[in-house]
Amino acid sequence: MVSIKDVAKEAGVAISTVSKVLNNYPNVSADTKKKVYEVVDRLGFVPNAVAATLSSKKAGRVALLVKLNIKTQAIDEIDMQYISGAIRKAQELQLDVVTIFESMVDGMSLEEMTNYFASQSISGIIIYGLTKGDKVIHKLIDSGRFKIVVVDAPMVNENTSSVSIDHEKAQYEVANKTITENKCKSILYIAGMNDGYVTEWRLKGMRRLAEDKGIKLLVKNGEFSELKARNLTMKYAKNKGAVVCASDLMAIGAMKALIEMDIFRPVCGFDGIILMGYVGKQMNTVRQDFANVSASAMEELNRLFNGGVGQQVVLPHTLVRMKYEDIIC
Amino acid sequence: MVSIKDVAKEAGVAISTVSKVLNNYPNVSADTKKKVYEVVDRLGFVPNAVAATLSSKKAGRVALLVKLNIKTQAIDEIDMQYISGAIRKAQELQLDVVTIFESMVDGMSLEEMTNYFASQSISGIIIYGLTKGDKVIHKLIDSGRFKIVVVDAPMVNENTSSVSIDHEKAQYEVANKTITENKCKSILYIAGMNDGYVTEWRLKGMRRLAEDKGIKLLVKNGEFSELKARNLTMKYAKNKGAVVCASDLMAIGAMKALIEMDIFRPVCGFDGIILMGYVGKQMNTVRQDFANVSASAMEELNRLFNGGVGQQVVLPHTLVRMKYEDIIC
DNA sequence: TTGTATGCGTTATCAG
DNA sequence: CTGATAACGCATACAA
Repeated sequence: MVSIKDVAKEAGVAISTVSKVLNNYPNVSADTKKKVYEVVDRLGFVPNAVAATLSSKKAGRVALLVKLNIKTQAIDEIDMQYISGAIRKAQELQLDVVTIFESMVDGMSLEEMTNYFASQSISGIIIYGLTKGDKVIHKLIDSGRFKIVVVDAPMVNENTSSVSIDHEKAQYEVANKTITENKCKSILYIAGMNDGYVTEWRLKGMRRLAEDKGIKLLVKNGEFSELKARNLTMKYAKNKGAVVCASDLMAIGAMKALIEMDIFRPVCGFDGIILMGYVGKQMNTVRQDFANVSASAMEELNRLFNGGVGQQVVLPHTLVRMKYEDIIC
Repeated sequence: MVSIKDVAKEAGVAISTVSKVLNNYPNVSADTKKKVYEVVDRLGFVPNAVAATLSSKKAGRVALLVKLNIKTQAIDEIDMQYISGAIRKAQELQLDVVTIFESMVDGMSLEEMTNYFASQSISGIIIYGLTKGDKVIHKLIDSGRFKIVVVDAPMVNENTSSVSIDHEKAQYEVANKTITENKCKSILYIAGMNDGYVTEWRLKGMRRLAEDKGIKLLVKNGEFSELKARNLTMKYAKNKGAVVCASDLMAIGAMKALIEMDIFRPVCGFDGIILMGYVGKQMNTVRQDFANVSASAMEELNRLFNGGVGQQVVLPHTLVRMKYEDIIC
């Protein structure tokens, strides 16, 4: 392997000089800069990232903490986009990334988890899908030991930023569009998990809509389960004007139930997953660009690395109707 | 961070002794072993993986080379299972993993790619979905510079193993089951990409079936595209007894086309993706356990690391009918 | 069986 | 502006 030492020797300068050139240190003459770059090019030298993170005290390695939903595999689509969006941006920013599934750190104490991340030279973490029940992870955030960006959760402090779309507004809009188009007077709202932050925000949007428009709102907890949504629809949809779901998967479950019941009710979902296009009927939904959300999270983490202080980042969303013709290719 | 030095001091032994205990070296007294482990536990020490790979010359870091299909996002399901299966097993085997999307190394020369991997201290690579057109990657395999496991490709040499199900047999079986159940005399076979190894194997299975059963076989190239499969079905399915597709996605496209044409033909797919359950009609398909395939690949790579020589590993598959009731949850 | 010393490829701190 | 040199945390050949 061609190392920095080879480059130094070849260019006739010291190792430290090469390092300075490569890391854009201020005090290097244009002359030596050019000389070094020329050799770097010629030898095809690529700095060893492992050695760099070991040596450097400045941040670099990022962990993606993903909650892999083992049961509902259709949701993979979202995680995959999170991961690929983050990795792409990380490469652009020259950050090293490791993917960690939550099951790997499950049951660890705060200390164990801290050591686990530290042992991998991880200095920044992006957390996807945090729920209120994740006690240890909350402690990890509070500890301030790592720079952290949470996606779809409200934590913000010195070392922690939050990135997400405006769920409340999005839920309001998609439901409003749906009931307006269909002139509905009442809604069955199938919400997500109780301890999810997005659940709370989306529910708030629904309540605001109900108040604004003076319509009756029945809220049931579907736990993001397609089956639960199906059953709730069977039980409660009959005398409601529309079924609004807090996720696409639940919307699909609701839709299939309605078809079986042989009644029509407008249904809308949330997320804009591709799967929506396969179920045969069109639905309104909120489209989040997951890859972009994740890329923004990485950018935000990089900002924290560079001394920035935690903040809340709100990303745009769009309303769409998913249909088969749009997604086939 | 608690380091090996802290453990050594606390246990009253030398750093090297701690290292030996942790790495299961033979010549350590049971007494010091226990002493060290006790301290390790108490301090919650986790060895720094970065320092370890830098120091050690023996292999450790593994790259997952994933071809992310940007257009057909439903396929994410497969990649996600590949990734999670590999990462899980890697943790079990104490291997560090980095995920690399093919787009990141696209256009690199052999030398650049070698340097790229080397710069990350990568010594082993698992390659998913290699096609004949990936010239540089083929050279990388031939170079012998890295231990490599290819999933669904036939390369085997000193440092390279191959892992996959028996695609030929699987294709034979699923098609045979389908035509037997429906007493078909002719088949429209929609194959995959021309330069894919699996395409070749599956096609071979079909040809053998056609010969064995004396049925007419029309082969068309669907390029794993749902849309292509749809169009081919519209054009050629009418006077064929069945439509056999080399992927589930194409099977879905074919099925939707048939419904639009308002004719019935049995359709079968390949892969057993969850999406199959959502399209409304049941189909025969081959179920591969992608996570398991990937885990096996990781195991195989570990074997190569430990001095094993490359070999071909064939994993089992099953025939299934995917229906909505089975996948909803 | 245990400890010492050196190196892995960088970065960072000081002298010069 | 440039160059020695000491870390970073661990593995390992070698000495004791």
